[in-house]
Amino acid sequence: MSAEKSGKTTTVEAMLGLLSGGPLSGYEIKKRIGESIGNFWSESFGQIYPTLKRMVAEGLAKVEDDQGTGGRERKRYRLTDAGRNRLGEWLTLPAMDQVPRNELLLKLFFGNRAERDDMKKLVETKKAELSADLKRFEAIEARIAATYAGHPGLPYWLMTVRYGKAEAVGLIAWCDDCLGTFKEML
Amino acid sequence: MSAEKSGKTTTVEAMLGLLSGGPLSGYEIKKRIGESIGNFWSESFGQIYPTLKRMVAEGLAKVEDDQGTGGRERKRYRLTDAGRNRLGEWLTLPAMDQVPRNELLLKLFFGNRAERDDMKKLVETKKAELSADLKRFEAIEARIAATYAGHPGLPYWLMTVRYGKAEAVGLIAWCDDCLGTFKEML
DNA sequence: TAGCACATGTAATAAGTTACATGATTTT
DNA sequence: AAAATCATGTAACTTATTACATGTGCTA
Repeated sequence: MSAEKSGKTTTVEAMLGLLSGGPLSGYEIKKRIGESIGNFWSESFGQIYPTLKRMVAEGLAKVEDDQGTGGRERKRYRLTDAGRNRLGEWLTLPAMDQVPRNELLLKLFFGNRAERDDMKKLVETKKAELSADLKRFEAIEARIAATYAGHPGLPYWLMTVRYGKAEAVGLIAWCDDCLGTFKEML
Repeated sequence: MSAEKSGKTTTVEAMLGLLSGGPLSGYEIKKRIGESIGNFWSESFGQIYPTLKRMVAEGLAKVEDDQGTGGRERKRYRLTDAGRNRLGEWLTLPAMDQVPRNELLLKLFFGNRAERDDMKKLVETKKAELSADLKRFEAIEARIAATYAGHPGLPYWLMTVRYGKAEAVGLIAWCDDCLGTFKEML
């Protein structure tokens, strides 16, 4: 009924999702992101605090004043029913992915303007990063599978981790393919 | 020598790369992007025209006044030596990739707040998109391999296309894995 | 003559990061 | 006593998209 001026700010939805597990403060949201969705999502304090304020104004969350570990200031935000509904609606909407800018591919596309070995190094560096990522994802997978056995969220959390794994595996193969091409370019 | 206030604006570098193949107008740059790096890079007119102006101010390019197909206005920009050098330097610098926001994974991460079938549909849609992408990339690969046989840029252009293919293949496998998980979740 | 492709640019808006400003509490 | 962590928030800046404003020339 209220005039919605909302654009397509997924920041709200990300925070809605995080708050759906129980009330959190802005500071906790930031930390929680790093521990959970940090591999494919990020928010800065400059976004979090104003967004929290907006969410309260729109009736999606309410503040729960609360003292932290000591007498420290701490405002916890709890989802309202409106907030929970909004999350539910958003979840069923198709996910849109924008064309992400890929700087490595941009450089590679202009590769013939540079030294072959410099371009090769770019790919080698990428491969090393991907290998490290893969290892990290495998560790996360094993850890959460053990820690959250039986939890209804686990299958979904595993899917997100395995996405990272699948992407890394695919791109490591691509790196090897490129490295083969560089060998032929001698 | 001049005071460089430049941040990390890869927009300039993308345009430097495009101009390295010969002078282009702003309009042509936009079109060219769609025909070449459009699958992993994009620029809007709102970026292109002001950036072109900045590049001239920084001595990276110069204007070549020119009438277009008819008496239409058209300014073509040609790289200067400084521009070519700047491109060369940038190409050897390591590519940094930011954590891209992945809306599909964000939804999936909160999947247990929604209906299993809605989440399944999200993955099915993604798989369909990836399959279409894969087909498209294969067509591009075949086309450029035939069209630019022997061209020194070809190995690099193929690398960028094959990146898309490798990613799609990896993620299609991931989709199938997810679909298997959904079956088990019944 | 209407519509589309060509062509350039600006203004408004959106979305986000980084740096700044402030202060309490806990740990070393 | 210093440093790290907890905690909230704002201001300045950056980057990019979309809509607007304007006009030419070709084609159906």
